[in-house]
Amino acid sequence: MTEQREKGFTPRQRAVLECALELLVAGGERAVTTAGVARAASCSKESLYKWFGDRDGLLAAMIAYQASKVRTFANEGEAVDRSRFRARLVAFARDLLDVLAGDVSLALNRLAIGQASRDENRLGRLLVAQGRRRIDEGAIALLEAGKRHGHINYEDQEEAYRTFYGLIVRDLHVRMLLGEEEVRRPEGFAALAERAVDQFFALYRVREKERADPA
Amino acid sequence: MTEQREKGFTPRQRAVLECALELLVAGGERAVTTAGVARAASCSKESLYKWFGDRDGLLAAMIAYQASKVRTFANEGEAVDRSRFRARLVAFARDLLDVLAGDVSLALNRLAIGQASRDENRLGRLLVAQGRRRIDEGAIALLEAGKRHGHINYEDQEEAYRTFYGLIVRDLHVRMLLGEEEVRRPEGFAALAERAVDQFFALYRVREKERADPA
DNA sequence: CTCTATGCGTACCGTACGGTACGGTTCTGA
DNA sequence: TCAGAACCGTACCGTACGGTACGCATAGAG
Repeated sequence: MTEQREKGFTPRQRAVLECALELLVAGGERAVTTAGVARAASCSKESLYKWFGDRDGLLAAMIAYQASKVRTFANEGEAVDRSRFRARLVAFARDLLDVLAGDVSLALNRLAIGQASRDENRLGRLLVAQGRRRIDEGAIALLEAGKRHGHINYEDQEEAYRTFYGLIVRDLHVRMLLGEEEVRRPEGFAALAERAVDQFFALYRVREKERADPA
Repeated sequence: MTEQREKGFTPRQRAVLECALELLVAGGERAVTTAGVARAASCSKESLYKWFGDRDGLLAAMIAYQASKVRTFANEGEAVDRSRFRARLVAFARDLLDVLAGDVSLALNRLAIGQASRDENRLGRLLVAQGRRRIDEGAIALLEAGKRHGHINYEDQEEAYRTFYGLIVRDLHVRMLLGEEEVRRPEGFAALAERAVDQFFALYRVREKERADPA
């Protein structure tokens, strides 16, 4: 009992959750049956119910466990140099695309989206809170540093970040969620990241003089 | 039999599919049971199986039916005037957000995403083919007209459109799919559309002289 | 060695759902 | 008026799955 709340999950539980995630990736939500997880993980259904309460608890635990594995998006050190700051942005964009295109990420997002109409949206909120939040915070801190050093400029922090996100991801995430395999090409993500950062700089570069927008 | 393939669906079938869509919107995929649809639509299960083959056929028919209701994204007439072209872009952006935020659209996207690991992705491909394609085509034609009249400039048509899409939608679609109600505010969509179009013009405006990008 | 806790494996139960069959009713066309 | 098709309502079947109970093995504590 002590180590369950300290470190989140027992080693045995982590192994079981790992098996459950494999099943989810392989076959979607319908493949995650209590009997199936028990068989794959060589544990008893009784243990599953003891540890996670019920099937929904198991699904929630899978999300929490996966989130606990992802370490915070790297953001060590300040990027005073402009080219170095740009490299940071590109790295963030590439990491973001890699994460979103990952098997487990896609499977968990599909799971939460599929459950959106049930349980007052517990899984969706959990996924956003545990997964997206820390990505957002890392990126916003990065942008803030860039502004502080005069590399970019913006009024609304959140607004600038959302724009950056949109330039990077566009409709790729939804299309990947819908199963378009053609769009999951990690080898092309570097180019996408470069382009997105270029466009972001074009929109948020520092302007010596405010000048009227040609509209 | 004649009118089934001509107009897609019989009036009776359309009524049944309407009921099925209501169930889907209200309770998600799990709420669309053959017995439930039959009861809600006052038809027999036997008719359902006769018309749609099996449950998957019913789900596919729901997507096809909904797509058949949406008329092609308006694109009548050329927009020679610049301000008129801009208004067109804003209107497209607002329409896009409205569509994506619609109850039925969200429910169908959740359905297709939830089924992404099954049936070799039939529903997902159907949804993209029937729903997204005509939106994309309308927008691309619009951009092309804008380029022809010298309002914007780009090399890669598809690339420009995807950027426009990203500036409009950002991560709103996924967050709506995940059930974040706070983000479904049609009253704010007009402002989002305006901003996105401004940013799009900033990125793709015609430049009298090519000038080196400050990077 | 014994007692107890943990957990595995299996069997079991109730329900829900996909799919089928059948009787009865309405509508259509000759 | 009659034949046949379409269709509704209901009952039925088999299976799959969530959840529970029980028997047995193992391991650590006293």
